[in-house]
Amino acid sequence: MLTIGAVAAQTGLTEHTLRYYEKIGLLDPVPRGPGGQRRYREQDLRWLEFLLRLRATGMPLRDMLAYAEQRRVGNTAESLALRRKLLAAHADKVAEEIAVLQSTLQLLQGKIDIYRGWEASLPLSYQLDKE
Amino acid sequence: MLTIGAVAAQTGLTEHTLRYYEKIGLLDPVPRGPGGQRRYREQDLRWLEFLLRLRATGMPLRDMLAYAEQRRVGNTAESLALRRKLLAAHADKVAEEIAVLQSTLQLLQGKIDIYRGWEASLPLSYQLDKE
DNA sequence: ATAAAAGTTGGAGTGCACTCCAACGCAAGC
DNA sequence: GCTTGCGTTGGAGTGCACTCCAACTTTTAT
Repeated sequence: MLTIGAVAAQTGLTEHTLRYYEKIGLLDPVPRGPGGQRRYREQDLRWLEFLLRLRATGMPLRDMLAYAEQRRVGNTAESLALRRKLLAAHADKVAEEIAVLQSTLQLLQGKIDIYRGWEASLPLSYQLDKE
Repeated sequence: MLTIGAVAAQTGLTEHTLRYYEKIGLLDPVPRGPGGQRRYREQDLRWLEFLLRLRATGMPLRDMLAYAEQRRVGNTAESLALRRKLLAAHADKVAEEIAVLQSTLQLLQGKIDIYRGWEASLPLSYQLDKE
């Protein structure tokens, strides 16, 4: 049973953000101890860590919210199919994004090498073509 | 010599954004035709396309601006070294981001397969563990 | 018992990257 | 030569995802 501070430390989120995620419905209401303070369970932490991976791969909160809402619906055939589709759509976007990053990484490495060349041979001869 | 509309169509940016990029200094002031309308040159387009690849890989405008400002400085040894470092730092981030995306893509594919399994065998048996 | 640290709420504020608006000026096609 | 639409400016507004504030309560450490 973790306090909000402990969860913040473990996940790298701020306490503000944890409360915010709960407020908007990304997290189910976290159980409270005496005095009304949040006590996070293992399962809350696991769910949060999954959300963070969605976030790290660029999924907007809006989409995470749609997934969270389906989780609350329960395991009906429709809900399971919908959740699978949400994840599959995101997986496609991630794959596409990987391709974009890889091609640009190559471009960058090419440019970096050109800079290295310019810096090695004196740059005087290149005043004209400033790419 | 392209009009702002033509450049917008080619790059996918809006005309608003093109003016905005010029206003903040990402683009050098674009030459104007009679009447003050922008006429983009080939070099403006090439620079813009490079910026778009930086943007597509998550570089903030602030950093693109730093690079653009160094380009204006000219090809001094210091400026070339600085620009190379800016690109190298970004390349590192991109490589890191690719790693994150790839590991999460695997996770997603695993989860998608689990959903497929649930949907195939009737989901009744899984009411307890709603991951 | 008390002081310091950690937690609570609703609501306002922030930074980024656009995005749109009003009011107007030029340009290309018929 | 007139209309239709493309272009101009400064400045205000938007959506996202936090982030902070004020005023307060609860918990923990000494």
